[in-house]
Amino acid sequence: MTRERVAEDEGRGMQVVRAQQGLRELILAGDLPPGKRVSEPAMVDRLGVSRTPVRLALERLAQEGLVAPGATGGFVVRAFTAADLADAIEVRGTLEGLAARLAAERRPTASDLAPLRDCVAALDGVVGRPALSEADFDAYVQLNAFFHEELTRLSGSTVVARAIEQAAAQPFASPSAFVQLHATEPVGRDTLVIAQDQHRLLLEAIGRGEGARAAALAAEHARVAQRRLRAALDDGDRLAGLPAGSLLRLAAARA
Amino acid sequence: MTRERVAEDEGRGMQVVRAQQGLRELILAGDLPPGKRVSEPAMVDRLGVSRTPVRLALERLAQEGLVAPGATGGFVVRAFTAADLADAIEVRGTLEGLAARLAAERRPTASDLAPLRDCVAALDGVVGRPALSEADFDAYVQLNAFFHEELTRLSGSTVVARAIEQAAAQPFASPSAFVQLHATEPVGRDTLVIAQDQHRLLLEAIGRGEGARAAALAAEHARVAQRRLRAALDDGDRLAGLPAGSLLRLAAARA
DNA sequence: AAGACTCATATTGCATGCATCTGCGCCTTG
DNA sequence: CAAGGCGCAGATGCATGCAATATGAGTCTT
Repeated sequence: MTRERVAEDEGRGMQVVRAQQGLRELILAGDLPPGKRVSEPAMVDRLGVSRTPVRLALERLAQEGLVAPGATGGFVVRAFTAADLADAIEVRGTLEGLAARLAAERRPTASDLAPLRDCVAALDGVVGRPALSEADFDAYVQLNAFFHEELTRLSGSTVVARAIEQAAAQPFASPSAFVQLHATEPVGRDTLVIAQDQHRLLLEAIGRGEGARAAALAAEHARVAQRRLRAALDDGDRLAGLPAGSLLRLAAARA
Repeated sequence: MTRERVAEDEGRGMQVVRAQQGLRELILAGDLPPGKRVSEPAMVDRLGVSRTPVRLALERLAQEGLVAPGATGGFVVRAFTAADLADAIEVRGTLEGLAARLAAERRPTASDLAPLRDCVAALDGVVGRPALSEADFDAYVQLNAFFHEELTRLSGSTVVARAIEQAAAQPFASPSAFVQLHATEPVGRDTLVIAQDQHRLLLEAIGRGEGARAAALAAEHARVAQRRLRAALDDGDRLAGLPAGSLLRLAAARA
């Protein structure tokens, strides 16, 4: 049936991955509004894969939190309140705090910290410029992602890494979820300057074995994202710029 | 084929749930040793359900962490080091610390705290006895589970609740994973006395709005499980008493 | 006119068929 | 006798068939 493959596809779980990515895009783009049941046959038509991969992808997206099993069967697109987003960020920050503490307590050597040091230096190069282009913001996102990966790695625990990965997979909870917002606002550079200062302090605290300080810094670092979320909610128009703004069930902002 | 159902089964995802529970039992009982590929046809024979639910159950168990996707496809039973178990407990403790802090910061009213107060009182009734029967330990496990559920609920965040749920689903990371061990050792009651004292202090801290103290207490409370884990590892025989002792890849105890 | 019931349709969950690929054993050969 | 290649059995991933059930429209009743 679906044999009209233009290019040769490779890998085992290719259909499932394709379905998963396609569904994610459809949901985040708002094509499937929150609360709506995700019809499997409709997705078969849309995505060009059969029901089996679609179902498997839905199962994974449910684990990810984008959809939830419906009462009568199937899956429905989940809605998120502002409090949900804030909590997801707080969870990530808390777990990154744990990772930072563990990293500090392991007393890493200078060479252990080399990748992180290089990353911070590279970030300095980006943030240090007086005015940031869009390419600069992209570079920041890349380096920022690497910083957080490396922080996770330094914890020395795959279990903690898994937990952080799952927390960061929640919508809007990724370390770079709001960076793109900075690019469109005047004080965007200042936010990056603050965040970068935290990167540096975090590196310092880990290098000195200051576990509690590292944990506090990592948690506070995540709250930069909290602030950006708040700002975006106060200025509702900005939400349109986010990939998944339509998933937000507004009017439920928590104090 | 598999139509020889003795009793009528009900519910939609019944076959998947059955496969999931059956697989979990097989793995935790050591019937499927770590590193072994889980053959789907073999599970079809063992569990009496077709490959579709088996595959879905494997997907869920992979999310749970009991199995991992193999390099060439399929799933393999995961092995756990002592460090993995300790880290999983630490992750749960950290997240419960977050929940406790959020609960305290919400300044719950006395009636909000009523279920937790009642639970602590009931636990007093169990732990207060001079000698504990096996039924007492069972009662403790029940009440302890309720305490942790209620703590999670008091955080007021479904997102945090989800994160804790996932953390506690890791093997050995559940709040009651090691309680049964206490029953078989002389100082078992003392451990429960200590844990119960922490329950009481946690309730007090939350009631007073002392967020940081509540977080620290919850984290330290989880470390009771860490201690029991260490003790069990030092006395290897005790591992046989655990449901999933065979999953442990020993000789990898971290300092 | 509003609400409840009924029936046709669509969808879900499970089972199974099919092509491809991995892994293993056997045979051949140097 | 050892090493390498070949072939086969089994397993995986995807597609699809089938029965049970929810959904929604249309109709009938009050």
